[in-house]
Amino acid sequence: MANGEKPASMILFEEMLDRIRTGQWPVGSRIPSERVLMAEFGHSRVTIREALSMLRALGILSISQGKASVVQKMDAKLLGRLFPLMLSLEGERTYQQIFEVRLSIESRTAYLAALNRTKQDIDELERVLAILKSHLAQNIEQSLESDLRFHIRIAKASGNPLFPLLLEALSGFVAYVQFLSCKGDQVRRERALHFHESIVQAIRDQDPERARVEMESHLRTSADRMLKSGLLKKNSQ
Amino acid sequence: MANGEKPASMILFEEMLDRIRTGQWPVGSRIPSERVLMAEFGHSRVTIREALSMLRALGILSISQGKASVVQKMDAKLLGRLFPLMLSLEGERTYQQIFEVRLSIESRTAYLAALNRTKQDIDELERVLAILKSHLAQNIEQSLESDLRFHIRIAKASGNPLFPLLLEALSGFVAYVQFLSCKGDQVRRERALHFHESIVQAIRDQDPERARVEMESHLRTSADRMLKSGLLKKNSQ
DNA sequence: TAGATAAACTGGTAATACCACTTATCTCCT
DNA sequence: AGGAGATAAGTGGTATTACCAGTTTATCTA
Repeated sequence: MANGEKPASMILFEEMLDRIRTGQWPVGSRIPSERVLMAEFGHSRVTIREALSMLRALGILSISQGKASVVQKMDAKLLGRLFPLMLSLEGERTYQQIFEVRLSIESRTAYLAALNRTKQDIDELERVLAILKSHLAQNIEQSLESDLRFHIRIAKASGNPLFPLLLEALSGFVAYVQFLSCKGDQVRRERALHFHESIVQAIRDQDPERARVEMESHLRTSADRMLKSGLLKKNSQ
Repeated sequence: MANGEKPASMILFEEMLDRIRTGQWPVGSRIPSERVLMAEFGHSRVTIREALSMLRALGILSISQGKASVVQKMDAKLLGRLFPLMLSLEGERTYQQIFEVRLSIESRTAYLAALNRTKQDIDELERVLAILKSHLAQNIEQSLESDLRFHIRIAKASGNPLFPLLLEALSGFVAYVQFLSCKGDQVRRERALHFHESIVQAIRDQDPERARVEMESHLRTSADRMLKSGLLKKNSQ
């Protein structure tokens, strides 16, 4: 016989999650202390703490000793952490696989961005582009981070919040590979910058088809470099 | 001053996760009892249980009273549960958003499936198609489930395991919407079936471009029906 | 009034006991 | 000897108590 009874800690977990969802516990606010929750929910402290641990595992709750626990913004960074974590449990992902997904998504984000971009989007993209340029000769980590921000900013300009979310989730994989592709090679980074500028130009001109083509060229060029480097089969995580 | 010290429960959580990752605790196996883990890790039962609760929250561990806890396969179904859960915390998702993501992904899976499909893929697709046909006049839930399976099977045929994973993750959203789109309208389901057959045919013929076009037509047609139904703005979750 | 001190919070861990449920074992009856 | 039921052992679930370790707040002192 299946045991349908859910443990109290599970119920509390869902109930607390619901409080966060409904705004009863707003993002950024400090939730009541464990002693208070004990009385409120009518359960012992261990049960309360187990429920809180679950929320913590999902990154929804920030808990640290001495301080009150605060509700975290459920942004894409969390997804970016959990996504690779989960995928790592069923086989390794290759760069080829990541690339294909990025291509399918980003060719679309570029297209939609050109269609839906606002003046504010353009300004933002220019800004990120400037940062990208300034980081060209600097350290690699910053340069890669800026590059990722650039692509995510385009996804944001698409008007569909799911796209930047997905990209951020995938970024848990791409980081290392991007690092390899740009490592110590300033010429490559300059070439990538040129592509970035072309993409922004197409988005500014509201030319979806050109934006798509430029984005695909950019990604394909990066992928080809990986191939030549013989690092294609390298696992990304 | 930031408190860099991680609580023991957190450390144990990561350590247990690592044991699962490395295969020390294989998927499907039963992990030691809490009393044993107490001795092994040298911590009290509450600490052990808090770590276990975190694994449970992620769906990695199946825990039920009386029975030993077993390591769960970290498949896409879990992602499908967690994904919408997380997204639900930052604004609602509309059908339009889901549709755009599906279009970007599935136009690519159809294309790749036509390129990389094996004979076994074709057989499987035929089988799913037959099931789909047999469910045409039957209850809606089964029909929708089969439809989802069909699309995921195509993604699988692409050869890139990330695609079916993403689709399954998105399915947490589409279910309700698909339900609406097909609800009580057998004519629509028959038309969808026709599209499905065309897609399979293109994949069988190894005609990537045609497969892509057919898939896009299929999805766009479904989306248009949603528009006409006035349900476009309806939240999917 | 400013700084140091102390009290009152917060979460983290441990130990113990008991309950609820499942599984394995044993015993007894046929 | 074999099967069915009772029994015992093992599992997770919860509660209680106590104390530790940080943080914040209030208080007192210089």
